[in-house]
Amino acid sequence: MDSPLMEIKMMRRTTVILADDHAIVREGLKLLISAMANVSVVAEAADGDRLLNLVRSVTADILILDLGMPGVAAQFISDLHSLAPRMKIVVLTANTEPRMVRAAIEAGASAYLTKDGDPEELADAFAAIRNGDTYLGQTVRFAKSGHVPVTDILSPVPLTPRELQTLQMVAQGMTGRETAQRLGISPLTARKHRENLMRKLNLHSTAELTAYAVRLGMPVG
Amino acid sequence: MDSPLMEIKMMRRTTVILADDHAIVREGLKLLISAMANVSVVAEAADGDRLLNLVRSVTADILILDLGMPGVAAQFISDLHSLAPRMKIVVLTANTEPRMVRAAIEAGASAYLTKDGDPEELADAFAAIRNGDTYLGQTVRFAKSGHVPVTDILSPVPLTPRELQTLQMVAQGMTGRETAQRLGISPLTARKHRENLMRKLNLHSTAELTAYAVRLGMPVG
DNA sequence: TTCCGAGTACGACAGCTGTCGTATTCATTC
DNA sequence: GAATGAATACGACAGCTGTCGTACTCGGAA
Repeated sequence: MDSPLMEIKMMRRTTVILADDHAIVREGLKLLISAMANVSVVAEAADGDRLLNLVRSVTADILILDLGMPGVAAQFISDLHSLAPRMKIVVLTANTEPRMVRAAIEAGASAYLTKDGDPEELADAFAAIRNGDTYLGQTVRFAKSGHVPVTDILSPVPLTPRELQTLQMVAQGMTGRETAQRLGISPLTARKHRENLMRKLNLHSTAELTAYAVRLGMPVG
Repeated sequence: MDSPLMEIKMMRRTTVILADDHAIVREGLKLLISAMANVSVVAEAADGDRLLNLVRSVTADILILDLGMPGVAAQFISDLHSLAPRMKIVVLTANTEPRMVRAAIEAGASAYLTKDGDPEELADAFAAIRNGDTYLGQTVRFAKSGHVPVTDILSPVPLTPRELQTLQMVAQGMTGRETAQRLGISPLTARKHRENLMRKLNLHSTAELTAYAVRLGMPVG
C-alpha cells in the first residue's frame, strides 16, 4: 500500500480533459477540479469533432465527457477509446436513461455520473478509476435496487442497428414513409422495424416512441 | 455617476440565490460567482417547490434560475416575481427555443442566458440589471438577426392555455383520447386543439409535435 | 448442416390522425 | 351592441398507424 512505487504514482498530477458543450458548466467544472489535490485540467472541447482532434494531439489520464453534446453518442466512446486506449473516460451527463448507461459502460466508459448527483461523486469516481474499478453515480446505481456488479445492473432489450436508425428518424419527427425513403427500403419494411421497436420497448404510439428517443438523448429535429 | 449614493450602492454586496437541479452545475456556478467582486451566493434550490419556500424566507438581489428544472416553467417566473418583486431573475438554461425566451422575458425575467454561452455573460447580465436593463445572451440575441429592442426580438404565434395543455400531453406520449380524458373534454375537442396547434406551429405529425414540445423543455413522459 | 436472428417485403383490418368543414356558447373588447 | 377570440362539439374522408399474420434471403453460430 505504501510502497515507493505507489507513492510516485500518487505524486504525479492527474491530467484531465473536459468535454461539455456548455461553457458555463465547463468553467464551473474547471474550478471544481482545480480544487482537487494533484489534478489539472489540460484541455477542453465543446463538441465531438474538436474533441477527436484534441485527443489526437493531447494525452490525458481522464476525460470527463458530457454524453449528449453535439456529435457525441454512446458509441463515440469506443472511438475515443481506440484513439487513446490508456485514457479513462468519465461520463458526466444529465441523461439517466438505463439504456444510455449500459451503452456507455459497454463502450468502455470507466464511470457514469449524472449532473444532479453529489459533486463529491467526481472524486469518488477518480478514486475508483485509480483502483481500476468502474464507478456508477448514485442516481444511476439505485435505478435498479441494491448493490450489484456493474455488468448486472441493467439489461434493456437489445436493439438492432436498423431499429436504432428507425428510432432516430422518429425522434426527428419523420413519418414512416420518410424513414423508408431515407433508409432506402420499402415503407412496409420501415413499418416492420417500427413495429419491432414498439414491441421491444413496450411503447404503443408515435408520441411515446418520440418521447423515449428524446430521453435517450437522440437529436431532436 | 460618481455620487456618494451610487458609491454606497456599489459597495453593498449583491446577494444571489442559485436554482439549478444539477448539483455539479450549482457547485461550479457558486465558485464562478464567488470569484466576482462584491457578489455572494446566499442560498440554493434544486427544484421549484424548495425554491418557492426559499424565496419566502430569504431575500436576495438576484435569482439565477434554470428553466427546465423539475417544477419550473416560464410561468413560474411570474409567481416568483409577485412573491419577491424586488428580486431580479436571471434565467440560465440550456433551452434556446425562441418561444421560451419570449415567455421568460414576458413573465418578468431580467436576463436570459444559455449554458453554451460565454461565462462572462453572467457578469454582463449583472451589469445590465444594475442599470435596469434587460439582457439577452449572445446565442439568443442572434437567433433573430441584428440589434433590436428586446420586445421586438421574437414573436412566435401565441398559444392559448388549452393548446399549451394539449401540447404538454402530447410531449408525455398521450394519445388524443387520453388527452381528452385528462382534460375532461370530448375527444373531438382535444382533436381540434391539436389541429389548431399544428396549424399555428406549422407542424404536421405527432412526432414533429412531440419533438417540438420537448425542445420547449416540457417534461417528457 | 441446421438453426436462428436480422433484414427485407407484403396483406389485412380496426382505429387513430391530419385536414377540411360547420356550429354554439361565453367573456372581452371595441 | 357588434365583433372578436377561446373553448366546446360534431361530421366526413383520405391516409397513416398499430397489430396481427406470412414469407423469403443471408450470414453467423451451434
